[in-house]
Amino acid sequence: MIRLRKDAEVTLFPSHAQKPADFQHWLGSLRGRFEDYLTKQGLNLTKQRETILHCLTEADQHLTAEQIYDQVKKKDASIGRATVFRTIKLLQECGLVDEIASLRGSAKFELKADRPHHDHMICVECGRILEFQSPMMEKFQDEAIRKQGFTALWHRHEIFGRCKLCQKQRS
Amino acid sequence: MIRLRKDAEVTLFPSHAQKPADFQHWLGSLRGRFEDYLTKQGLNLTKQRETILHCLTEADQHLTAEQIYDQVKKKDASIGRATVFRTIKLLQECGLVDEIASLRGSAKFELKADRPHHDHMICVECGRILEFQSPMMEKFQDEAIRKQGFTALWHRHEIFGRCKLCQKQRS
DNA sequence: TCAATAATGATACTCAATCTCAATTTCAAT
DNA sequence: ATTGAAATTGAGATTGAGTATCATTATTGA
Ligand SMILES: [Mn+2]
Ligand SMILES: [Mn+2]
Ligand SMILES: [Zn+2]
Ligand SMILES: [Zn+2]
Repeated sequence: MIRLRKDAEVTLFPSHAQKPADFQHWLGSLRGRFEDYLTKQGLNLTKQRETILHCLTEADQHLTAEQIYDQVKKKDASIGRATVFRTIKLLQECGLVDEIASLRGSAKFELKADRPHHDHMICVECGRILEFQSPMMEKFQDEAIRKQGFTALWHRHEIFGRCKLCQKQRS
Repeated sequence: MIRLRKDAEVTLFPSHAQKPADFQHWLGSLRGRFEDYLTKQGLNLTKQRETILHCLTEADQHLTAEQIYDQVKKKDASIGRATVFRTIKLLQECGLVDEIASLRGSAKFELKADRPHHDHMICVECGRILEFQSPMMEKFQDEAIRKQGFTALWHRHEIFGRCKLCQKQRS
């Protein structure tokens, strides 16, 4: 028998925007983690890769690769699209970036870094992405995985619908 | 306080294959539901649309649009690809078909019809899709939705990893 | 230094899905 | 049955995100 308090279960994340107080130190530690991963793979932390990571740390929302590319170009116009895609993939591999499926079209990305795991509600009207977290949901998910004898690598739980604001505008 | 039995929580679906005993009657009822929806939209149930629905009822697994198209061509080689895509979309709109994201490449579809809602584990090795259901997971999901003031239209919960069989082959 | 390897950017390409459009079919009202 | 409007179709063009290619440049470590 599992007992649980209903109200302690679900956490909403206020926003994606709040940055660590010591931004420079944070950025440095992320750069270090990226470099460690790259070194382990026999790769180098180039200035292009640094720039792309830097842009992601400055983002205050989930961005498409194209949006990331736009930001990157502001810092260094010579960086190519292919490098942005390649670097996003590397950042995903080393666990610094997560992918969120958008409704259609291009995928969106967010800096995972040290943020706790969470899932997403996606407004089909305005594209706004809301974040939530429910440890109990994860618990039952683990139970399903265990029962199935599956080995989970990652998961996506995305709820599509209309956000509070878009509902108001409708009524 | 919510109380629940741990073992009663997660249901695995044995397979996608079991068909209703009275297949013809079932097919007829689905055709009726499709026709009702189409009529309501001022559209017609054409022989092409019927053929595509028929192929979906015969499928015993999740299929890509291209795979559905291949099946359709066996029944009527004159049917075009565009019509298959268009019809799948109509079937989704009227709730008879669900889309499952595959790892990469094309989406997969399954006949929803009267099957209970369930989510999916997707093997990144062999592409096998396993189905599971957890009412409690849905309950906490609803709680998150309520707290956020969101109106959910649909959701996708997909777990990527390695299935039991592919793990064996590895070891 | 210098050969081996990694990385880059431009661009060509892939592939699923959608769009266009002329031709055909269906519908409903006569 | 006739007929004009609307729906439907299939072929092929187009889109668009993401990837592959490749010649050039940068980095590495012996
Ligand atoms: Mn997020
Ligand atoms: Mn399924
Ligand atoms: Zn919204
Ligand atoms: Zn497998």
